[in-house]
Amino acid sequence: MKTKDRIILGALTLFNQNGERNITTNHIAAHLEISPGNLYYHFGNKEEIINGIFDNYAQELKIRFKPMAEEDQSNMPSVQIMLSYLDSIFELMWNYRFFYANLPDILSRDEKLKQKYTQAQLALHDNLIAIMNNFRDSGLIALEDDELQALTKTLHLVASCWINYQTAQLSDKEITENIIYQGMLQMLNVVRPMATEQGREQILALEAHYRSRVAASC
Amino acid sequence: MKTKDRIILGALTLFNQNGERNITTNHIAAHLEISPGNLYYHFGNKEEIINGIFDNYAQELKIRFKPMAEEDQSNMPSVQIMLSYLDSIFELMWNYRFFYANLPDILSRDEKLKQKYTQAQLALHDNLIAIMNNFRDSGLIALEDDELQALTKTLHLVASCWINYQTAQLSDKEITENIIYQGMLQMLNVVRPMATEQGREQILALEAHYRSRVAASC
Amino acid sequence: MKTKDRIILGALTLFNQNGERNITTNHIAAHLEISPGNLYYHFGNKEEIINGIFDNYAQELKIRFKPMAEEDQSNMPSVQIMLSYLDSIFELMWNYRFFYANLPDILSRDEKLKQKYTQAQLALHDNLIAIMNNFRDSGLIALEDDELQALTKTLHLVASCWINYQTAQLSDKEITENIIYQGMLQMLNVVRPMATEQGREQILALEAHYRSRVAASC
Amino acid sequence: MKTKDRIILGALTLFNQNGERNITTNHIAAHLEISPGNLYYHFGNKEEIINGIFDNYAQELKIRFKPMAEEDQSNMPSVQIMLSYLDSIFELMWNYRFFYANLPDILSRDEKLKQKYTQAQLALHDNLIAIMNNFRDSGLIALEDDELQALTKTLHLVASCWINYQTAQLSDKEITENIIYQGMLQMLNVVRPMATEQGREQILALEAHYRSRVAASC
DNA sequence: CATGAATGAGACTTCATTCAT
DNA sequence: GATGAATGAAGTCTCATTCAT
Repeated sequence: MKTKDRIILGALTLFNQNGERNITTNHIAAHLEISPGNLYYHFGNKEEIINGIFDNYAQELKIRFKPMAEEDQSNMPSVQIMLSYLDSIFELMWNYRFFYANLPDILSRDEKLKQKYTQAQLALHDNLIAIMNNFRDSGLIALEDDELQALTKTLHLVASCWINYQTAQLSDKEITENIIYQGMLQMLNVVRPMATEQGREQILALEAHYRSRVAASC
Repeated sequence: MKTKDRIILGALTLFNQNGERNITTNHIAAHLEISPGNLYYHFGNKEEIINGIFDNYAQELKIRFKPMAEEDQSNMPSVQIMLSYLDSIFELMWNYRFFYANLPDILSRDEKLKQKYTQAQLALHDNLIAIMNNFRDSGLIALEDDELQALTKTLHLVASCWINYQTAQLSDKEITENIIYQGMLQMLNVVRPMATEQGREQILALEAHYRSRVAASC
Repeated sequence: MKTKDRIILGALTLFNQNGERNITTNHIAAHLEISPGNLYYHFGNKEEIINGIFDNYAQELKIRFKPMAEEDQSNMPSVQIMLSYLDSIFELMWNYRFFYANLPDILSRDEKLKQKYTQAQLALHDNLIAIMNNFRDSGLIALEDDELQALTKTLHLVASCWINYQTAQLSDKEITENIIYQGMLQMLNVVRPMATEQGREQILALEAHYRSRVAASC
Repeated sequence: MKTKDRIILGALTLFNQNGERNITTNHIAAHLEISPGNLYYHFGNKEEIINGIFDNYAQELKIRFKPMAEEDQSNMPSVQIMLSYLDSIFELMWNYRFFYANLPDILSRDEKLKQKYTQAQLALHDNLIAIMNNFRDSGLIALEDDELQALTKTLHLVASCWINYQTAQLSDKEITENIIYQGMLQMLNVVRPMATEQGREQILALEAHYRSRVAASC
């Protein structure tokens, strides 16, 4: 792996573990066993490293939250589709959790990054709307257009904030993958009131699935 | 006003404006036109100032989210009660927004504060549940016990994270009181699917109220 | 007791326990439960407090190391006289140990104090010579004038430095009154080679006395 | 010379001249014309610099106070051997005088250093005993085992404390190499009563040597 | 590409001392 | 005599960043 990529991955690891504020560029270099000078050869400053991490994140976001092509959908039960989206959401949230933990700070320092972030969020929003439309078209949920907009926004917010929200409530030891399954259950709770009869069955199946995973990891 | 209180208020103002990370103890002292020594006469370190701010916040939280006594309730239409709670939520969120913007960072640095925070959240949670129970008893919403728990959690999360969530989406200029009215509308959206017919009417009334305020402030 | 004296005694206690460097004027005031302003009403600065302590010390030094009048001497066996001097030396050293622990520092900061110190030492030196002369005249020790000068100087040095010397060698717990008895034994060791037969007997008696005390305190 | 070593030497110089307490890390950096950041690149804190100085001192102590191998001894008159030890003692004391001037303070702040110091003193003590045994075996001094122990301790104490003791007695101008020759004379005074006839002659020769040096430097 | 010593602004904090009451 | 809030210079240390090799 190239040094530039190693820096991005090493920084991400340390940021997630210790918070961006507590990790200096020297920490990153030491962690990778390279010199600070070398780090600054690849990145002009700390901000650029964060930008590099964000670019990876945006790339993953783009790939994962593309509404499926029709032919693919028909090959897959709706519940599977929802499952894969939920998994994606929380996997990303977990892998880049340092970012959400300091979002206002990080974005306020870097106008360029803020613009990239906003753009990514707009694209994501469109994709989420399309995805929810698919679910409605499949008869899993039933609601008006403006209700669908609102639901999507709530879901996006729950997904974006879940780890932060839980981190604050729990002790350090409890912050594990477990809170991710609980986040998924919470999202299903948000959707359930809008579900059709058919949708409700599938949601209950998913709930059972995640509940067993929570139990298993205890 | 006593210097100690001036420090707490001045620090809160600066933290909200610029982020806690970007405000040094010297900034606070200069802002209040006192010497750094004087600041440290009243607070042993920066952490203690943050603790002082938090104590104010917890105090307000306690007072505002107490379920109303029955006699008070009967004198007030339910919609007014809900209005006052919504106002409280977002006023607090706005007044102490620096805190939520850096929650993981701030709590991870100070175990004592983390415990105070957790305790305050537990008390808040109990009060929120009691308040929602009142709404159910008043026939505004209809749902099972476990659904009520889930709804309360979603509402708490939306309230806690709204400003963060929006801050990230919007440009600096747009972060004004306006986003608060949008947050209230978003919370009403979360509640609406659970509303009874009677409840729905009242929610629509509130929505109209906030929508007019948003329009007015543009 | 007057506040001024309480300050001197309180400062002495804290200095001995923690070292002068680690005790601020605020510590002293807090220890005595008075205000810093009050402390500075009685003493213009920290240096003056140290001067006050020194004056007490010099006063005690003067009283204790006066050669006895002839009539008093004849009423007291020589061994008793030596015992009382040895006790005095180490009691002073112990009570003002902070002072000797930082002698160069303290004196270099305050020319006035340095002069007082030098003067006190000169007076002490004369008294010690006189005392040793008495012992020689009593037939306890036998030596030439220049040897007597050298012996006195060695004894003075051992007494002055003993606590410092031992403090450095031992762990904190071991620094107790015990090291004082050991210091007395060391001084007797210095004198013994010069003792007459009669003197040697008395020295052995004193050694036995201190050795039993060391044993007792273990 | 490497920067790390320059820092150690520069700090030692300044500490000896002004006392460790009065020399800040900024003073050291300014003295060497390097930035404070550079100083902290090489040493994590002021304590580590003091540790570095001590390590140099301990190293010299170890080398200089090794009892001579028999073959070396036979090639050298005893008086020369004693002369070289005395020179070593006072050269070290002089070169590291700041350390002894603040021993209790410095050691109480740094447990690790205290342990290193104690260990060095134990090794030194063993070497001193061996050296004194050699002198006894060479017929320079005559005494019992326990007397030899006591004598060694007195000599160690005189050597350790001499500069402190004299510093306090004299004005700043008088604190020069001169007091070192006086210290050597004082140590000879301590040994003389135990000397054999042969030893006494050699001691007198040494005394004459140092006395002429004292005279010369006035 | 890579090293690692070096920079310097500035963060947090301490503490002897002052002064209005 | 006494209070206690206030001062401000200065000390220790950090860290993003640079640059000669």
